[in-house]
Amino acid sequence: MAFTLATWNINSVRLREQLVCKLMEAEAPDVLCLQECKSPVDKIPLEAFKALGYGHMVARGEKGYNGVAIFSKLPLEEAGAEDFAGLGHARHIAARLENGVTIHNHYVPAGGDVPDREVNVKFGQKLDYLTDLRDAFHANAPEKSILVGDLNIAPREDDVWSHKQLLKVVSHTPTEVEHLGEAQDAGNWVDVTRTDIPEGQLYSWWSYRARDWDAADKGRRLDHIWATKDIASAAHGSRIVRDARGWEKPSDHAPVFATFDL
DNA sequence: ATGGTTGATATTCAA
Repeated sequence: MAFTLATWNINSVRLREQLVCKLMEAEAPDVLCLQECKSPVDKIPLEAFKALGYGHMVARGEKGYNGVAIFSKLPLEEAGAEDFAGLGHARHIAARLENGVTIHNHYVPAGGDVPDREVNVKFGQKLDYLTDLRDAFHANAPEKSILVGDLNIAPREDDVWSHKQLLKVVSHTPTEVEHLGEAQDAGNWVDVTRTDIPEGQLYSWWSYRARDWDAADKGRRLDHIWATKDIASAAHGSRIVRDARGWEKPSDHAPVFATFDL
């Protein structure tokens, strides 16, 4: 059984309902994981997605902030939602497909502006989220699992437009990269996107503040697809649908795709 | 060094 999975920070699922539909129609992933839905679960616009064949949903939401959802053409059952770092935010939801694969959808805290937990509580919360993830993987080794989401960290030098200029910018600091790496190692996770596309600059986010995001191309790869080692070799066809960043009233993130032959 | 934009909600905060 092969299935295609996508992850997209949608930055308001209610405002961008039509863009979600456009991606569902144009690219037709079997499973679509969204972050920053910014909506209570009961206000997520389901009907249009159902009409396009996405009859299954699991989600966590809150009013105005955060929020994660998984829409699927394939049957899935909820497999838990955890409150990493104890923030009381809707930042994680898990679902299990009928083939036994578990999908974890994360929205890691952005971390504020100053990369110092002594003066910026949000940065500390981001590091704590990743430490909690690491400890959870040490306590309970994941198997047959996929982890996706807006991890708000671009780990590699070629995941940002300028490694040197971003070393002190939240999302690319050595401290964050180290924390992310520890979580990745603790769960035996493979970076599917970079295994598929090992060379070259690769971005999934471009700031709204650029005059011309496409021409400036000052992007970062904040959105990730990981898989545990036991299924990682089944992954192929990774890609980032950059076009979506140029759609009318876009999210500042582009969706990331991978296909699994399982 | 600074400011730039967007969304939800409220006239500010978070990203």
